Amino acid sequence: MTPNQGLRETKQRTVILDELRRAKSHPSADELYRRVRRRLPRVSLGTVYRNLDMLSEQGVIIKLDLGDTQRRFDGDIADHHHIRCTECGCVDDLTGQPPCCLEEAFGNAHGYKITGHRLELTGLCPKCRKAETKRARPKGTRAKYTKR
Amino acid sequence: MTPNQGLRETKQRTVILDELRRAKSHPSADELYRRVRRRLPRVSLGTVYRNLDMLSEQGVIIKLDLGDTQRRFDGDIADHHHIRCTECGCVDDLTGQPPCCLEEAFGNAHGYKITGHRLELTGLCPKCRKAETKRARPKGTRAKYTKR
DNA sequence: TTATATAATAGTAATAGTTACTATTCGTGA
DNA sequence: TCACGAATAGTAACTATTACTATTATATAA
Repeated sequence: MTPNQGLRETKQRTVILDELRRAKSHPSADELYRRVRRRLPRVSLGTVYRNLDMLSEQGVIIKLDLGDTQRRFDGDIADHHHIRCTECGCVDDLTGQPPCCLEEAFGNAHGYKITGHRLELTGLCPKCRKAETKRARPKGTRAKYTKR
Repeated sequence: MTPNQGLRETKQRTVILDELRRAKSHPSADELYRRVRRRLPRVSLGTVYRNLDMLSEQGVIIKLDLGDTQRRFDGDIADHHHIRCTECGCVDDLTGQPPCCLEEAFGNAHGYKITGHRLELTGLCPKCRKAETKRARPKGTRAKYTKR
């Protein structure tokens, strides 16, 4: 049997991990695929997906399930949270102190054994904030499908 | 022009909203589709999706983007959070007090205009907790792809 | 070093969830 | 009741992801 849980060191895996770690944008698999392809033109998208899966399984990277249609990945596994722009979808790290003891705050909720948490803020990024000129929905017209 | 932002009151929309509100399970579109079909056998899945979109757009319901492959919906729009079982995927409400002022805690993060937040705990639900017998991964073998 | 076993790969096909399209139906205000 | 057009059923298309398969290449042992 091989060491590293049977994980071999391949050029593809090395480059994928390296590109993810140097990316600041919490890239999706496809974005990362395009970056990796600049260094390994014959790499396959499936390889990127498979390695991202394996690496996050090992705890070497983090799979982000933010509200977007496509999943994102983070090479930084230090405990931190994210803020996502609802307009353009970009994601940034939140560097401020994480709200203390989130998990404990809810106690032993409903008999669950709590193993983790995910906190995400949403908002408008600086760029989209400037472009914010439209938007001003009419209120008070929710007669039939009310908020109960 | 019609009131309610041009929204008409159809049997389909009424039943969809009603079934969502009486469901406790934060159903996916497909689960809700099956429930609705018991009352409206000829309803279309597309109709369910379209109405869930429109209703969440109006703020009448909430679209949940939890980490699963499929999106879930919540008929309860009161401010609350969720806990999801990493084993079976079920979702429950967290009834405890929400951690105070999450959004303020991060200040004006990176020039973002904060508009909302999402907090989700993950864990093992009571059922899966009992069935928890396996699982005990080997540690200390992360030589090549380290956590940095 | 060379041989061997098998993990990983490239390329492609398949899947799942969701969205888009279109002719038809039906709710609404006049 | 009428006419307009929003909403629907049914279906096709789309997108992100996963699965499949023959081939390649990495790590261990001879």
